[in-house]
Amino acid sequence: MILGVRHDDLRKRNRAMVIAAVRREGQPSRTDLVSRTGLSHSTISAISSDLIAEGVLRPVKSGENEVVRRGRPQVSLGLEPKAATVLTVVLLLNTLSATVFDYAGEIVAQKRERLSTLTASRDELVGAVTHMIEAVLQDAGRTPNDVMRMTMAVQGITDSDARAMLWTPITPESDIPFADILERRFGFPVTVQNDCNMIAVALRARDPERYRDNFVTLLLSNGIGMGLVLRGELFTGAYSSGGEFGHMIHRPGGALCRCGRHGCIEAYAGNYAILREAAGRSDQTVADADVDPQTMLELAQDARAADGPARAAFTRAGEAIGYGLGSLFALIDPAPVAIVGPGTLAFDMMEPSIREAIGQTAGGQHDAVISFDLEADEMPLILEGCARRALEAVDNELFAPGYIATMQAGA
Amino acid sequence: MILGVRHDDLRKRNRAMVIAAVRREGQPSRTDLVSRTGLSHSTISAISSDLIAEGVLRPVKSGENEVVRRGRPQVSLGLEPKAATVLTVVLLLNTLSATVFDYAGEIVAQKRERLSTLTASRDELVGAVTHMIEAVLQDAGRTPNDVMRMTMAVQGITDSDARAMLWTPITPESDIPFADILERRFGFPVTVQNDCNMIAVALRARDPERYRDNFVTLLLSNGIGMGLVLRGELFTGAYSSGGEFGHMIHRPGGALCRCGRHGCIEAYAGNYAILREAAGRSDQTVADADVDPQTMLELAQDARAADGPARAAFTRAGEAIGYGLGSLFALIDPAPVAIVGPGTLAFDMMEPSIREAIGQTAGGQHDAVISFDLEADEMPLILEGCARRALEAVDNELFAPGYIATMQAGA
DNA sequence: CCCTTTTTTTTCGAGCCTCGAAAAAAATAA
DNA sequence: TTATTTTTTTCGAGGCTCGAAAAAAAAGGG
Repeated sequence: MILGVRHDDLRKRNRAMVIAAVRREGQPSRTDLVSRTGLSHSTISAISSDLIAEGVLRPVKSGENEVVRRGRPQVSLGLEPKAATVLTVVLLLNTLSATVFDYAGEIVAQKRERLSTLTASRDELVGAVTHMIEAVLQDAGRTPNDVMRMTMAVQGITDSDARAMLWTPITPESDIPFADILERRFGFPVTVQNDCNMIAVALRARDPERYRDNFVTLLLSNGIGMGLVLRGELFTGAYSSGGEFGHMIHRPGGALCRCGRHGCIEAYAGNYAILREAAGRSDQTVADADVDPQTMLELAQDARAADGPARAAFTRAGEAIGYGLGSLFALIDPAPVAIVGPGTLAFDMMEPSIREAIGQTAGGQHDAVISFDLEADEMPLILEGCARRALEAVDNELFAPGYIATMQAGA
Repeated sequence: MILGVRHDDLRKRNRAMVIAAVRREGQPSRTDLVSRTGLSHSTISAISSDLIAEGVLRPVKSGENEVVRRGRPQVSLGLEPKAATVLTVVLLLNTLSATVFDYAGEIVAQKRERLSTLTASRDELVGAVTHMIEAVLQDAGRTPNDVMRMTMAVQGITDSDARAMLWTPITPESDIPFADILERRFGFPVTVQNDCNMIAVALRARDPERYRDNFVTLLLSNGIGMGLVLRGELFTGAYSSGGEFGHMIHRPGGALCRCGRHGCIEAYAGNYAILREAAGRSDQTVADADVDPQTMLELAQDARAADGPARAAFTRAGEAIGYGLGSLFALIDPAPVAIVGPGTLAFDMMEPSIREAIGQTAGGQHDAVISFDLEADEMPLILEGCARRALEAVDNELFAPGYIATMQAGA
């Protein structure tokens, strides 16, 4: 059904727009909002006084870098921290963390713990998450009733409705419906998101100049994750979180991948694959479930020092990534790439062969657009992306019900 | 800038919605429109009487399959044919055609001619298009002033703004800015679109049940073209028409492609590649610019008859397509595939190895969703897609100015 | 043949929403 | 203290959609 636009949708959309602008801009004045949204002074005035009355926004004291000018001074509007509480949980290999944020996006409380995800049972995983949520809420002095939304990021594949973790390299368990489980347990709405997608959300928020309409984030670790933003929207598949870059085929029938198939990009460029190759093991050897970062650092040192098996392994990895990006760019046209995660520490050993390989593909055409930004620590990005995602969902669902903004797939 | 919604946008959007519903449904009554759009009777009544007064819609006599019921009979609304005239031009290898459509989408006049595109100069190509437009307009009894929009489909890559043909296999010429040239010459707005994208638009219109949110169209011919619809929107790249499936890399450093690079899918699955392989030529041989359909039919016969080089060539082609689809599905999740063009005639020789290859990839998971529909003749689909695209642009720009509907990238 | 029933379509007043213009507010400059 | 400048609010006008009621146009029934 092609839905018509009702009259009251108008207010909802414009309210959502105002809230979104305040979240993006920081502390804009009403006048800033007028130029930002194109709405009239009257409308902005009406909407913002409503939002202040409802406790969503609040007038804030002008900052220090205020230019002293003639005329009535602008009153900046900020998000009211007390308006809502959101929760994020990040579940990665051997690491679990939970963070409570206020509505303005400031951290209220945070907890982090080591957890042997590879050996933990299904119930232990769920139990650990549940306990951590209870603990961090207690630290924050909040109850589950205060939480308006939770976003959970996991390594691996999630479903397109953001309800479950379908498959993950961090445990042999699969199809864990975290959203259902946690919603039943705590009562607040939960979404489950892919970690790389959250990185993309965070990068877009951090540097909108650079990461706006089209860009790629690659998470180089034991596996290869991807987050993809196309036309300003986070890309997800029809059934899953999508964007399984690491499992595009680099060489049909080639090296054995962790997923059991052969020739995936990951089977050449994942940490386990680089290690396997550098150590002279057959590329049909079963993958290590985890590779110590220290080992990878030493491997990178070896590669930098001399032209031996380590350097060859990184070159081969770069080749796989490069051809993969080339094929991706053949589909979507070249775009900026952000490289995130431990793999950045050895990226200098891969970049030449990556560029070489891209040059061999149709994606090598708009060479100038292809650039690589490095960010070693993925954790802060994942956290930021989760928080943003949760807060934007609250913005829309709660304070502008009925209107669904962009970047909200599976929210 | 995040644009707020102005008050008058409301009417524009709802007008656009009504027009779109009429175009999609055929001849809906006002009551149908109410349930289709979710708007109230009053609003539909107001909008449709406006549109009738403006000569965009018209009440039509009820069709034969009208159920005789008690009560005031429904009055069907149809598009007023005289409301606008649009023009489509399709430029393929050695073929040029132009068609005039009325606003209701009926063909008013059509012309088609053989043209040696491979040997024609740039000026000759442009001249041929110009002459054909003049001729078909004369046949239709229209002048350029009557034409509200023209959509041109070309084989090859177009720019993302749909203004120019960037590269094409049908002539050595490249970067021909058809939109600028023709707009200057005739005065009506022109867009230049990729042929496979128009096929996707047409399939979506023809069978919305099957081709709705996510699907792939593959045009198998001398080259391999792709049209991709994701989340209900035609996918295009950031700089070009995108979706260069044929130039994803199947085997790094492999067979020589028409594009000069090595290992592209096309270099295994294009007609020239199949012929080259079947004939026992090296896969580093330069490609034929054109392969006679008859030759391909004979090759397919050979392949069906015995397990020789012809069968091996088709198997190899299917493998390339299969692994390519597998990689694509790793990114976007599996989706229905429509196979269009001459390649369908030998598709039975490729399907087994396509399925076999997909099964080796991450895309092979949701096996059930992957289905292949065949449509040998691409020409009617391209034409239908072009017409639809042009008409929808008229719908929106002219009768609901300011509101840009979906499926309108680069319109 | 006329009146009732049923269904579709139009009309009409109410309630919102945005807009532009004018007024009010709050500061600096002289 | 008064004029000037800039921001913000107020207020009336115009539009849009909605629901309810009225009008229109057919079939059914006695």
